Amino acid sequence: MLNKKLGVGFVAKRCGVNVSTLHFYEQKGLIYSNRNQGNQRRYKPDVIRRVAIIKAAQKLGIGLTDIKRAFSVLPDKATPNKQQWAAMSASWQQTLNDKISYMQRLRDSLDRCIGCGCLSMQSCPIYNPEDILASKGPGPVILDASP
Amino acid sequence: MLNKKLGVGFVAKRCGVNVSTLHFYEQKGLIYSNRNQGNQRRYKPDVIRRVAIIKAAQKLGIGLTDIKRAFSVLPDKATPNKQQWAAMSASWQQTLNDKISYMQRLRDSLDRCIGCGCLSMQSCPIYNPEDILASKGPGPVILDASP
DNA sequence: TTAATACCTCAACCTAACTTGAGGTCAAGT
DNA sequence: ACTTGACCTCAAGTTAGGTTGAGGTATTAA
Repeated sequence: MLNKKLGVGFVAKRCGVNVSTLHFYEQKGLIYSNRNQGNQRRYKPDVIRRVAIIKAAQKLGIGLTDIKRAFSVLPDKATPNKQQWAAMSASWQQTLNDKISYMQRLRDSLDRCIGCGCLSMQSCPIYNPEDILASKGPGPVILDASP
Repeated sequence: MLNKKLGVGFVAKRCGVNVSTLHFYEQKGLIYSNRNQGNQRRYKPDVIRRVAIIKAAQKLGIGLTDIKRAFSVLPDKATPNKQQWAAMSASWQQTLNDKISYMQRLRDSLDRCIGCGCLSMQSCPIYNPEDILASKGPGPVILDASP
């Protein structure tokens, strides 16, 4: 039963993406397929996890090239085993934690900065940036606390 | 001293973006400028906060059109006051909280799904999706827990 | 067996968010 | 006065991530 169809239409529907998207991902080297006698794609089940992970990673703002890099720890032609998935997952965990704390910082900065009364334009570094310019040189801005 | 230069080059450097980006944002209606006698842009200081907020919002995956919508509560020609910034900020707070909890769910799902041993391919919904298909119909996938 | 789907490839098109370049003006230092 | 660097506009180019369409082949249900 593992060798059910897993044709491109089935996988697309199952993953909530278009057929053209699967073609596209394959062309980008993010997923792969075998072909049947009539040259139609037949996928191994792990493609579904790959697509799920691609879609999740994209919501974190991770681009396809980075996703591909992360996938590179997985075997190309065989279905990954548990250790291999776990290894890959570990790097996302780190990214996720970073993103989460970035957003928490951002939330707090927004609070502080909007609430601080600095619209008096007397002491806020946003309105009086010279100190910052002097000390840190030109560059990114106060809310931009991290990658 | 508030009426220092605030020319396009200064603001660009201060915000860590290119001059062309400021032109672009102005053309999209996200920021505005006055012109001096020689037709050169002169900004009010609040442009710096606007750009900072644009850049922060983009990290949340928010597009420029949505950012523009959020900015629409601010006065077009005058410098926003504290209440106006705070009103705008409130909507970001909600989005931020949503994003944060999405990521936390995602982190947990990843844990659970990679760690669950379902690569035995016996019981994992990813590998045996028929039940899901039957009960929920085709569509998005297990890791995709929310917007 | 035949009609309706489902697939195939390849090239072109699309939106978002910018960047680059050409051709010309403005402002600041010497 | 003059040169250098900052600005100006407008059009075209770029990257990411897909989507659409044309022209043709496979599979499947009746």
